[in-house]
Amino acid sequence: MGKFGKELIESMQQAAKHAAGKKVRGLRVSKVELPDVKAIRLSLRMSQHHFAAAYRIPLPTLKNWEQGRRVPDAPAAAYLLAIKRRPKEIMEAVARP
Amino acid sequence: MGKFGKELIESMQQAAKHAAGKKVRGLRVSKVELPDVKAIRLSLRMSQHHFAAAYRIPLPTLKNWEQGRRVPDAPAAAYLLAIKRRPKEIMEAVARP
DNA sequence: GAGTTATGGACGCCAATGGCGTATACTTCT
DNA sequence: AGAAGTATACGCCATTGGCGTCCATAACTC
Repeated sequence: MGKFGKELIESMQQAAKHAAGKKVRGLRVSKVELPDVKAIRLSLRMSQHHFAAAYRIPLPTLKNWEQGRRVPDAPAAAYLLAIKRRPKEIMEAVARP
Repeated sequence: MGKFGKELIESMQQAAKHAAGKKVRGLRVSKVELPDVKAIRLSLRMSQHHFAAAYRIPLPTLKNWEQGRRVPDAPAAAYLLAIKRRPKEIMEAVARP
């Protein structure tokens, strides 16, 4: 299997894990179904470095999200949703002059 | 003076305060010049409630930003920058189906 | 092979934020 | 007068952002 397929599978597994963890105990029940960052990035065929730079997300933060160590908060989730749906427009909108 | 003008002035003062506080001591030197949330919202002539709902930002979080109690982190700042430059597209992108 | 570069996974640490709540005040309505 | 809408102000605490470092793997170049 190619490395690309492998990555996609891992991404799926991660997404499933997220869907499962509903944060029953805490107060945090995400209203925005949080998008799979890695899937979005791979669909754009960008490296973590490039993706982070293009959308002005600190690289360590992006890594944390993709590794499942941190969960994007509500504003970040909304941002990612916007990126997912209109990648180009957003990239242009936040591009450095 | 109309209330609208007054709000704009306050918004300006707040922006100036932000520009001044460079966070010399801390580690946090924002790379994205953080946009003035209130100015953006008022330019769209939306209430805090509507703005928060439209862009999927929790209302208390929006309030914290506008009151200067909290500063949007990097991903949020990028999101706000995108909203500032392409308000309509972003609103449609994150709209609930 | 050895070295270099790019990529990304894993983990520790700390201050700052998010998210929720309540209370107060000021308009603008009915 | 009361109700509804808007906005400021503040407390609390778990969680996150942002930084750092180390390590592993490819894909080059010398």
